[in-house]
Amino acid sequence: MTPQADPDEGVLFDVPRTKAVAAKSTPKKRRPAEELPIARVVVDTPLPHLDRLFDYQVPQDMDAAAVPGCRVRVRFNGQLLSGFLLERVAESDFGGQLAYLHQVVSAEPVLTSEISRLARAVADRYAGTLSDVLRLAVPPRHARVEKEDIAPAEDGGAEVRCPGPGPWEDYPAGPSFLEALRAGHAPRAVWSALPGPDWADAIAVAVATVLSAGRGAVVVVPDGRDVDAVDTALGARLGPDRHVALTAELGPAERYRRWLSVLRGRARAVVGTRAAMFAPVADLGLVVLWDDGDDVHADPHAPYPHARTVLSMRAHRVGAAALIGGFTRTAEAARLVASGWAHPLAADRAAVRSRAPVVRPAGGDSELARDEAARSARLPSLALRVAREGARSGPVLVQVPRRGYFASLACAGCRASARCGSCRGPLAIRGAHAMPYCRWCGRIAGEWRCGTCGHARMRAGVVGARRTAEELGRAFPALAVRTSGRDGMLTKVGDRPALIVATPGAEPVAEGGYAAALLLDGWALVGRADLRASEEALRRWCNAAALVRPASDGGQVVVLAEAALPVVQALVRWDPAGFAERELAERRELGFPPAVTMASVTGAPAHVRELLDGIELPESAELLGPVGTGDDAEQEERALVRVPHTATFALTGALKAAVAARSARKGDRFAQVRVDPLHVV
DNA sequence: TTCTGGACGCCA
DNA sequence: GGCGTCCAGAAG
Repeated sequence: MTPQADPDEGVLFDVPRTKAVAAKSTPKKRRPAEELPIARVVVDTPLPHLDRLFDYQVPQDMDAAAVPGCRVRVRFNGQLLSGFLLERVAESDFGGQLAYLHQVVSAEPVLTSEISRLARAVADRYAGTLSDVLRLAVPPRHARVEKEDIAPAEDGGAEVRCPGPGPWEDYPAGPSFLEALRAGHAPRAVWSALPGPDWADAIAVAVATVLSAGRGAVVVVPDGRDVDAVDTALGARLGPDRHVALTAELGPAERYRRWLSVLRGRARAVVGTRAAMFAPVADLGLVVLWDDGDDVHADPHAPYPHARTVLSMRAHRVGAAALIGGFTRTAEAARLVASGWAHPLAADRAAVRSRAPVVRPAGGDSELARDEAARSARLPSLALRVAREGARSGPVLVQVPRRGYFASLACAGCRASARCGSCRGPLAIRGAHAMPYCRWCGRIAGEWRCGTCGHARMRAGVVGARRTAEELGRAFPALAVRTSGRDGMLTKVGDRPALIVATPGAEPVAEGGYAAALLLDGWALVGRADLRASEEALRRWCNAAALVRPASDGGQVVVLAEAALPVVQALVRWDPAGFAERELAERRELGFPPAVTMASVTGAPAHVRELLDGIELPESAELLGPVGTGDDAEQEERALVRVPHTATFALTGALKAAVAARSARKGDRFAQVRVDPLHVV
């Protein structure tokens, strides 16, 4: 204890620091609580080497409020920091002088022991810190809301009745999955949802079944529109007051209000976006993850936990059931099936055929090039025909891969991508009459000539929704054209003929289903330099195609991509599970995730090397790189480490130790570690 | 982030 | 020997 100690800490000192302080402070003698006087606190600091519990004394006057899980403020190295009190104990094994808690912020036990242990496990799994995970798991406090009483349920909290199988009747294993839920078991399934709008109700039925067995449920979906869909379905199956929807857009007060209603046991079911994976549902019986291939399920903040991983860890730890579903299947989900962790839950072929639209590939580049008439709209004749037919009976969806008014440019002669004359960066065009410019150095490309073939003309490559809408407006002058993208999203459209141009994930639902869908620029989606390019293309295509009427009602889909590609075949046959197995097999051969656990170390070359030197890698680890990431401006390098799954925690432990050793010294920017990086190429 | 203590270097 | 600077390590 220094002679400058704070009066909070009960130390008497004879020389006041300043007159002002002397006048204000009447240092009161504090006494520790009689029972369990030691509080073990996780302090909110981003420093990895401080990722452990610190002991404080509980002063007598905070004894009642200082309950496990409550928020506290503590003096830590001279600063006042927030933290959570994890437990009260009789003695500390710390040798030095303990400080007192500075304040118990409130007695609300916001960090339950289940969530605190889960957060610890997640931090370890991702080589991150507990306090980083807790920042995601526990929402910021809203004092006024916390003081409100929770209204009792309208129906007095009556039991939830066990529903019938509903949409699960279409799946041979569906009823037995529900029966296992009803019996309080913990079945785990990877679910291939039938195309169409029933998926949300299927989730609601599973949740209602678990609630009827007296346990709770957590449902995580990619975005607010999906939250609304499931929320509506849950309302229909559970009645009022049994569930809440948690999304980031609610605003802090309402968000905290709903979250508290979960913590306090008023709501037993939660649907939300990724942060809802930590919702403090008591006696959890089921976790559900919808469309697990969507990138938004990976949290963008350190340590970047992924909802699939967190929810499966959570289900495993508490003996809850798990339902991981979507219109497609990720390689990761395929691995959960292959390893025996989960069972596949799919409809038979006949049911798939009766629900899916007819899907036909149109050409790819060769047909596109020949199809002189359609070139202006970048549409081969099959696509034009299908769109015209479809537009006679209802809305037609047009999916374009990138957002905004934007096009990449390629040589009109040889299709090589158009490059900047001074820095070789990719050229793009933005705005209707703008000049092509370089996406790296920003120079306007005036006199351009192809570096490969000498051709002088460029053609537009992948373009965004608005430009496509303009082109289509010309091709279909009689039709209303609407767009839906991140900026200005449509939730649903009616059944009148119209062209709906949307980017992936922003496709509105059509009343009665779309008559047809065109999936544009497929060649560009599939050609991306990314390990998951094909899987991601199929996911986007299937998510759009699932909004189209069944074949029996005339639903048609045209995908502009090379018919021979396996990913296109998987769409045509509607066989995402088969495709996922194939992907997984391929990744096994390549030694890429999810067949192995991978971690990346990214940063300035010297930093990357320094960190790598400090890691005591497990024997089975393999180091790849470091190599430049292609971001020449940043001079950035990346190394990858891969290990078999059995060595995952050995790897993350070693990474954490190395990062902690560094952080003890350097406050400076340092190499960034990421476990399960989303894109490894 | 902030603080402290120990190591080391420079000068008298 | 004494003083000042720098850096590693700790943080209850």
